[in-house]
Amino acid sequence: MGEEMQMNGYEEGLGAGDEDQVLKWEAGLPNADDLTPLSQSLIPPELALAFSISPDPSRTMLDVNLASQNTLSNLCRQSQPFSSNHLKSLPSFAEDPSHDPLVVEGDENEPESTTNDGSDVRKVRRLDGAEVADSTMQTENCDNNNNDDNSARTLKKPRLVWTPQLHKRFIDVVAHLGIKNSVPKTIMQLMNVEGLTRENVASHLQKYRLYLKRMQGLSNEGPFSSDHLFASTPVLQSFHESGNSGHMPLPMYHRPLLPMPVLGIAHGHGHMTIPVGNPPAPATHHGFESHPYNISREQQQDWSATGRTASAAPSTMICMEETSVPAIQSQISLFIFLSACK
DNA sequence: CGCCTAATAT
DNA sequence: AATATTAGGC
Repeated sequence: MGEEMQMNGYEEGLGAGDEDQVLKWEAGLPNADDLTPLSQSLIPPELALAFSISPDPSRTMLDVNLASQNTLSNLCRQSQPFSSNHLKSLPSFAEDPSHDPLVVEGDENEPESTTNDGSDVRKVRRLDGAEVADSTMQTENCDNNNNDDNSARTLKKPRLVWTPQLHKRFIDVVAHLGIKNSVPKTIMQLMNVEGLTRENVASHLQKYRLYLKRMQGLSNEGPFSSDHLFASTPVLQSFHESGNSGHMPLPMYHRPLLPMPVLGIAHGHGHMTIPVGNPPAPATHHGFESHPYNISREQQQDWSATGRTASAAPSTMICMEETSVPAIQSQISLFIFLSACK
């Protein structure tokens, strides 16, 4: 190890040797199966919010992914300056002028993040440009990368890409809140993703609702109700009789299994979109562990050990304790969905 | 006002 | 199709 790290002559030009290196490199990469399980979530959103746990610049695999992505798709231009990840913790506006305008200028969502003491609720979010820019604006960038460097201040933020990870987080939060209590602002806060704006969430939520609606329609009129499993959960009713005002604040949607596409993490056309946003901040506690976006499978397994000494119980159970039932359902739904996708 | 949602635009 | 932006209504 270490030998490959020093591929320097690289910029000299592309040669046969490079190809080999690339292949080798690729071989060493985890395959889709390994990458997929990038889940985290569970519990923390609420706690995080409650405790004002703020996001911190933790990043790891994400950057790796990002970097690899850049490497791969970067044939037509220089790589993104994702080195700027560090500054994410500042609300400021001009940390990184290069592609920062997105800062939160247009985002006044949190005017009151305020200045109380100046050190807590930094919902401060901003997307990393790089994250989104890459997969979404790629084409454009390639074509004309000349107009953006000078008009930096008027730059528009790149479109948010709802990566499977992001979507999962979204789903988890919605599950916690219950579809009924899920409104953009709240979701956004619980998701706790830097750079995510209320508008982003609102838009996605709208889409998600449409999706649910479709689902609902289908499940009702479909040949036969195939998912009693979920239907039997305490969830359904809330959906059905919305009249039940103010009772269990934990309503929830019932199985979102169909293709709200975003979940198609799997391998598709070797396209691999894992740009993920900036992970929220977890803040690992003793008994609890919040998982940032970037946890790998190993880490995931870890938690059962970490979260508590009970080793056998399903992670879900452990985390849930009494935190929220919906969370489990969310997990299950996701699982089912993923299975179904195959 | 701020936020939410539906409609519309890109 | 996926997101963003706008328009209206609380």
